[in-house]
Amino acid sequence: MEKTVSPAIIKRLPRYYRVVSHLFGEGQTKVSSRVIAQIMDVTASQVRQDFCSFGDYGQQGYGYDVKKLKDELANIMGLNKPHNMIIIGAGNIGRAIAGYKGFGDGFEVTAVFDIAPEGIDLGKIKVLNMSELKDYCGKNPVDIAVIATPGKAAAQVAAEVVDAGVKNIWNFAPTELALPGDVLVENISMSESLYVLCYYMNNRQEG
Amino acid sequence: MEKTVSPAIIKRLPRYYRVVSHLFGEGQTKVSSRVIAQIMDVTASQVRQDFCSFGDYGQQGYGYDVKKLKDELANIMGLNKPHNMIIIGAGNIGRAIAGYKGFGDGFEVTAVFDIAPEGIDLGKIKVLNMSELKDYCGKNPVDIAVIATPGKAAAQVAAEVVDAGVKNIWNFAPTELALPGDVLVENISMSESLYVLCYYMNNRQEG
DNA sequence: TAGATTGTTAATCGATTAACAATC
DNA sequence: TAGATTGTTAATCGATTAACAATC
Repeated sequence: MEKTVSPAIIKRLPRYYRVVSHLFGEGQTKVSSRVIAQIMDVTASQVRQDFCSFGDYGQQGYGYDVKKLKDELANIMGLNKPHNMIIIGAGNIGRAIAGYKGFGDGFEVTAVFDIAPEGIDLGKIKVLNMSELKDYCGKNPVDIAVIATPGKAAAQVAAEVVDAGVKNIWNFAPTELALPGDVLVENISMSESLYVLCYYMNNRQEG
Repeated sequence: MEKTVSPAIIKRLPRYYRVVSHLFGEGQTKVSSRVIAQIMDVTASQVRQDFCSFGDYGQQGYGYDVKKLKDELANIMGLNKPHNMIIIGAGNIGRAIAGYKGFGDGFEVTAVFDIAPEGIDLGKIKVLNMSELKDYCGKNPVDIAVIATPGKAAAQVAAEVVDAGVKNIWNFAPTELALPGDVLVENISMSESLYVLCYYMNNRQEG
């Protein structure tokens, strides 16, 4: 039905959502593409193009209704639906994700798995042994598995998670995961981000 | 001297570095653009283009020397130079970054700042009160400040860090920072990454 | 109405891929 | 040498920006 939307646009959606949510929180009721563009340091033309690829959310001569725009953006990304997450790896990063409050209401971490779960207390969140992973996934809905293990373990863990039936992986480990085509993988890498900063630091004023 | 390199290429450098480092660790001595491309799921043409924008690192008919390529990539990003980092915010994320071992030898976290540092123990890393930030930055070299505060505090904290003379910011807070043009900011957002995954989950097989 | 701002087409710009001569 | 693979140009593709008619 709708034509497929380019990856470049998809990557901007969360930023739009954040900015529009902020405006909503401030009590703004309408906003123009020009204002959004200023905040985000992009062109107004791009803002309109991007929104247009999903539908007609604005009103000529007026702008965009902030609440409607926020809701539409949430809808596009599915943020209104509930998402059950499990985390593999109860190290620093795994615990930081488990404790993070900023994802929004729809996201719930239901369990954390580790090879040595003994003595780890994460309050309401169950901490289980890796050996219980497949059984757990068979008995509970798991929308997203977060891989927060060391790089060496990631490939093996990803395979286990896929074997347990999970179709969506959020990968914090610094490894290229080779998985079946029907499994979605989104990588997030602290090192990569830091190295990009380093590049720009070290190549500030060429010549 | 050298023409400026496109942002698209810069973002791929850390992945190249990781893959080539992995091959080096495996004892490989040479590698072709075709093999790198297969591992990373890109085209060999792109790999050669990217490397060529920095110089002639390969040898026709042979390929690339793994050790040389790894060293060149590290050089381009400045990973061989030491980098002193401070972290603002000793919450889950700040502590996870402080404890992360995967950045490489050149990166050292020298201090963590928090509005309530009492009782937080990070081993060798000093945990100081925010009020000591400016004084600390005056007396110690600080290459990178990591912002790991809640979103609400980020803008204020960023201003303080810049005021203290730091020129490079690695921002984990979900906020658009408006800072002077000579300050480099690299954003990394867990929510944005998760939301992109969500989008693809919720728009799997249209039509 | 007059002014403002969207939605959308067309033009520009940049990034990716294909192709192949150079050369090891 | 013959085979392989880079370095690099040219062609294609995709993403961004400019411009303006539509319309509130």
